[in-house]
Amino acid sequence: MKKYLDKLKKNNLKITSKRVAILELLERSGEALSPEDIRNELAAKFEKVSYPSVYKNLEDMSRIGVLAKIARPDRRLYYALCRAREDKHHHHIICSKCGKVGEVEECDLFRRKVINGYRITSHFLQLEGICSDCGK
Amino acid sequence: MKKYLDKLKKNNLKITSKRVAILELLERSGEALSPEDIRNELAAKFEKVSYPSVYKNLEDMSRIGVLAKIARPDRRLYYALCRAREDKHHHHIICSKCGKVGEVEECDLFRRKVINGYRITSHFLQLEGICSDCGK
DNA sequence: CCTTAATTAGAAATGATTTCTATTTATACC
DNA sequence: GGTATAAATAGAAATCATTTCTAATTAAGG
Ligand SMILES: [Mn+2]
Ligand SMILES: [Mn+2]
Ligand SMILES: [Zn+2]
Ligand SMILES: [Zn+2]
Repeated sequence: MKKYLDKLKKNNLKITSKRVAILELLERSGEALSPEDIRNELAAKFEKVSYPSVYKNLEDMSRIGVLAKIARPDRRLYYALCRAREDKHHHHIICSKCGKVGEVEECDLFRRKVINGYRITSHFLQLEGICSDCGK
Repeated sequence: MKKYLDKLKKNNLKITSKRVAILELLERSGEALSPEDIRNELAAKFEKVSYPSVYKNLEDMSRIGVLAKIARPDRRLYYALCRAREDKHHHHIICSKCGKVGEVEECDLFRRKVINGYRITSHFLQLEGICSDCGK
């Protein structure tokens, strides 16, 4: 947890009770959650939680790399805690049964400069599968 | 073009004037277009074009692999003609300047069965870059 | 303790996408 | 070519996740 809070500070994001609660929730659950999921969970802990601030917090924290944006077939927003070493290129896999998110370091694309005549500026890889718990 | 129409038939999608026009437009342009882009273009050719049928056609034709769904940062829907051999695993790259879409066959992930304990069921890779024309 | 800018809640707006229904059309079969 | 059938379509309306706006609150640094 300290690791994440330090990163907030380093990026001039204040340590607010809402942000801490979001990080704790995502750490505890291990799953990718929607803004709505998160607001509902926080509603149990706080008297008031607004959607705009949940949305903004999730967006801000994913922008600085503390959270990862997870793409799902319903095209809604999902966020998970990003647990990998920040300097190691990686992507994420989500379990389609339970939503648990794992880190995937098997990607060499960041080495490639040009593919099919295009100079690559970015790439996004999202995997889906069945985690070891759900696969038993 | 015949290749695409055959694939429609094979999948029990009727050859309608709107579908042919969408395919011709995407083939001519080479870019990923939004449903709105496409409706606007078709509006010049047909007296009436409804959004629901544009949306449904794009979705149906991408479901059978004639079109490719392209992910962009604005999270809206975009579609492009899929030009690769249908039996060859591949992904797509879009030029962030002009929107032109290219086929990318450099992906070995379909060989991997398990990563980080997850049994992989699907993966989505979307690249972005600068095409050879725009890079001059 | 003060100052200041960031954060937040609440209410309202937004707009891309979907749903619904009646009409039209492509296609298979005779 | 004519007919039957299911698919495709237009139009209007609804949906609803996300964003915008504004005034009040709060974290952090001096
Ligand atoms: Mn990560
Ligand atoms: Mn393709
Ligand atoms: Zn990568
Ligand atoms: Zn692949």
